[in-house]
Amino acid sequence: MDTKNAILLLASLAQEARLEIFRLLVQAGPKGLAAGDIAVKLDIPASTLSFHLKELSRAGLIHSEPSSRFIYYSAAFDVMNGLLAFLTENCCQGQEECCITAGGEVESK
Amino acid sequence: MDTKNAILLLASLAQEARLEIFRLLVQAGPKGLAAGDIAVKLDIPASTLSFHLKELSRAGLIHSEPSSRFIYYSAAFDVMNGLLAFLTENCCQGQEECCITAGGEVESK
DNA sequence: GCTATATTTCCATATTTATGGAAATATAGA
DNA sequence: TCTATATTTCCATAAATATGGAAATATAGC
Repeated sequence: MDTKNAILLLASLAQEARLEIFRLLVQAGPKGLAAGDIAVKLDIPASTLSFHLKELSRAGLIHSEPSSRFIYYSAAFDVMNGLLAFLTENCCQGQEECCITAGGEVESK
Repeated sequence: MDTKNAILLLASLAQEARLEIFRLLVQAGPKGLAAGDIAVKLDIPASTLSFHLKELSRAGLIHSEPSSRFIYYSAAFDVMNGLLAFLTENCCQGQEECCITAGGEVESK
């Protein structure tokens, strides 16, 4: 992961429709969802959805897998992990506990 | 953290100068760096740097603290943690280990 | 080959954003 | 107050991007 690639990923996620699509796919797990299911769940017109799916694919944040007449899209978990690692790299030079920890649970409300 | 706020943060980071500034501040730790130091380290013209620092501040990703004639900027670690938690929220519905884990270390080479 | 369904391409418009020099502003110290 | 240094504001230009309807394309099943 380098700066250029990280920017591509961040820019892809910095858009309402795409962020919602990606989060939906993260929650859907490895099997992913068909394009049409995403369109229904998020109420996005087909052409607009297609545009955003292509953007996410171009960035490498999602994978697509044809199956019958459907195309299943799924989150690229490894790529996302790479981005998070890049963003938190060498945080505080490893000397403090203030740090960014993406495994962060929010339990105390 | 909601979608709108996450987009604001992601869009702020999705720009070369700003991503480099933010990563520099993450690595600098809580004390941060003066604007001039950032300008020198990243070789960014003062007016351009000022614009990007304002964008990062507007998003809430960095804090500023005047001290003498300098203004120290530091990363908002808590805000960043919130963003990472939002992006990984309910990953795979909590049922799988494929998941996104931002604490990811890269030790094998 | 025909039909229905799924997805993508085309297109024009509207909006947002990055850049850096010059000038303005602010603060410290003497 | 005067000077030097630090940072911000102003400004015009250039570039990238989101939108969704209509049409095109692809695939399955008969």
